[in-house]
This record gives sequence, C-alpha cells and structure tokens, in this order.
Amino acid sequence: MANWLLKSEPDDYSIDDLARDITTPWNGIRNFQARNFMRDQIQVGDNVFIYHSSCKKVGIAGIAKISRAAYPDPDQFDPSNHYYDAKSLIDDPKWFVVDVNFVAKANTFLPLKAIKAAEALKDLALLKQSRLSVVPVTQAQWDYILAQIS
DNA sequence: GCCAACGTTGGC
DNA sequence: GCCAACGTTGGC
Repeated sequence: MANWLLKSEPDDYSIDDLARDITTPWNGIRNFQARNFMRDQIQVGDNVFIYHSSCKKVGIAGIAKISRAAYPDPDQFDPSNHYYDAKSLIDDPKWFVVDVNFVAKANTFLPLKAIKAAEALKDLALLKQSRLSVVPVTQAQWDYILAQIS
C-alpha cells in the first residue's frame, strides 16, 4: 500500500468536482515519469492527496483513494480529443489512467506555503520535482499532512 | 500575464 | 548520444 499526491488544476477538475462525481478516471497525464508511476506502481486501495495547482489557492485540497489500477487512456486513440496521440497503438498504448474515488475534502486546506515551511515535508517529492503531476508520498509525510488537514 | 524551470523533440 | 530549440508547467 502506497501514498500519492495527484495534481489537478481546479478550474479544470477540483476536489469539489470529485466530491460530486465520487469517482473519476485520472486522465490527461502526458508525462513519462508520471505515467510510469501510474502504470507500474499505483495499486487499488492506495491513498491519494488531491493537490490544486495553477490557481489562486495552491495546495492540498482533499483525500482520495485509487479504485482501479492502470488501464489505457481511451483519449489517446480519439483523433477529436485534445489528448489524442497519433503515435500510440491500440495494442501498445503509451498512456494510462487510474480511477480515483473521493474520500474527503480537507477540513483545513493546506497551502503550498505551509508545505514549504514544514520541516517534516522538506523531502516531499512535490517540492523536489515541481513539474511532476503524480508524486509519491512517504508514510511519515502522509501522516503529517493528514494531521494538518483533518 | 510573466518568467523560470524543466521535459521533449529533432537535427546532427 | 548530445544539445539547442521549443513547448509546457506552475508559482507569483
């Protein structure tokens, strides 16, 4: 069982959208490192923090859980889709999605500023690789953040 | 909207 | 396989 942090732009898809939908395919990941985490490591039951990026309130907004492990992202085969990838083959797909289930909204939103200021989170992968949209979270980091937002 | 960081592409 | 050019991300 592992823990992850998934980024989303709330204007595009927010924790409130997930609360409404209950479950959603985490689509549109087009970065190899993020893809590899999803395809090779993320398992059903893994814990997820939902992080809002590129917006007014940047930070951790809620909690989710993986409800389905990696399967090919259908968008990559649809020429009319924004995420269409002509180089991806049906029997050798390049891009994957996992399904995510809503667990809870953060009672207390944890802003990036507070994440950066926390000694316990100084090694958080989010801070080391600021452009990666799927990052692992250690158990100690998970517990610390959970306590902050609960 | 700006700009720095950084991932990807493509020519050599 | 290197590296410059280019495109995208993401915080401010």
